[in-house]
Amino acid sequence: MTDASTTERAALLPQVIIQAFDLVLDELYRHLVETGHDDLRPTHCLNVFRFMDCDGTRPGVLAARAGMTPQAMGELVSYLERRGYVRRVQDPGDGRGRIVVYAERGTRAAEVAEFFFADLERRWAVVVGAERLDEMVAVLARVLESAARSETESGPSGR
Amino acid sequence: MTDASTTERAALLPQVIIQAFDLVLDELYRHLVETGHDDLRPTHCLNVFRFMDCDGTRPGVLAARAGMTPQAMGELVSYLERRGYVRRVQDPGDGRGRIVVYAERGTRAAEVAEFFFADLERRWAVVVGAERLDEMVAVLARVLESAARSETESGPSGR
DNA sequence: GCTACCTTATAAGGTAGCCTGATAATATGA
DNA sequence: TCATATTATCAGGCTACCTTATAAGGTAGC
Repeated sequence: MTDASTTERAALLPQVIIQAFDLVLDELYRHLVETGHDDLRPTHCLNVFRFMDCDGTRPGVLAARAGMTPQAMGELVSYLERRGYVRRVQDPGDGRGRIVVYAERGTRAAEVAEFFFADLERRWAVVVGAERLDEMVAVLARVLESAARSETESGPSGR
Repeated sequence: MTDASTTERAALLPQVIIQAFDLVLDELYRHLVETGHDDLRPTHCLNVFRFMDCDGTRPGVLAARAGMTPQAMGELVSYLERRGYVRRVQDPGDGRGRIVVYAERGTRAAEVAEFFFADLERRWAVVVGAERLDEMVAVLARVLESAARSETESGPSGR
């Protein structure tokens, strides 16, 4: 879309976001592999763990949050369950439902991710300063919040 | 990895980056579909167009930049060529090689993307101000530059 | 002009990660 | 009891990659 050779100009907004996304996910994935979670693939972090609440989440809710079908989410959850990352337990509130909760390996992987994220923030703060980094996150968050609001107002439009 | 219900705390760095990435790509895709480029899928933007130079790029170079095999890139390029987005022409410098250049639909799609990106920046600037937005992009770019440098120093480690 | 190498194209076969559609089991609530 | 909601499972399909192997053409050194 944009010219890859345009290095003189100031950085382009979409480019830096895509690159930052790639960087964060590549590094996270590397850390997970190094800590014995090589059977975890990007989709498990992006579409399952990212949307799980501490106290467990319904498969259907996970599917909706990730924007995929319950069947597809069911496959991911089954994969993670077989490998000890999550468990499916009865939903105490509604017997029809189950909730997906963290199992042992899942908890450990989440800890690895948290440590990595904290370290990433520390390293980035060294480069640009903690204040400018916080400001950057705040700006992005503000923009996202605004985008989310305008989307719910003008109709969610599925996804 | 992190708790989806943690909305009280300040936004988390990885979360906002992932969300921004999703937002930008979803909206870009929507615009492309709306302008008659519904046969264009995210991978074509992320892995082909993003890495194409204005004056054309070798398939092998594209594959290396996108971090995939020449065969996989060849498939994507063939797909785009069949649909009039790119053309393969002789490399004037080296007869063994060909270069992938924009064809008519590709040029039009690139224009759509550029308009969309410009509009996105305008809309975001309304929310947080042009200055804070520029500052955010600069901070992200600075961090990425630093990460890229430290990676080439300590060994590219493939990919 | 021969040869070793580079670049690209093509084909076969495999896997992951989604999709749609259909069916069954179970639990809820009217 | 019966309609509905939730989940699980199976079948079949598609995209987007992968690996491996082969073929074809151009380049450059000798």
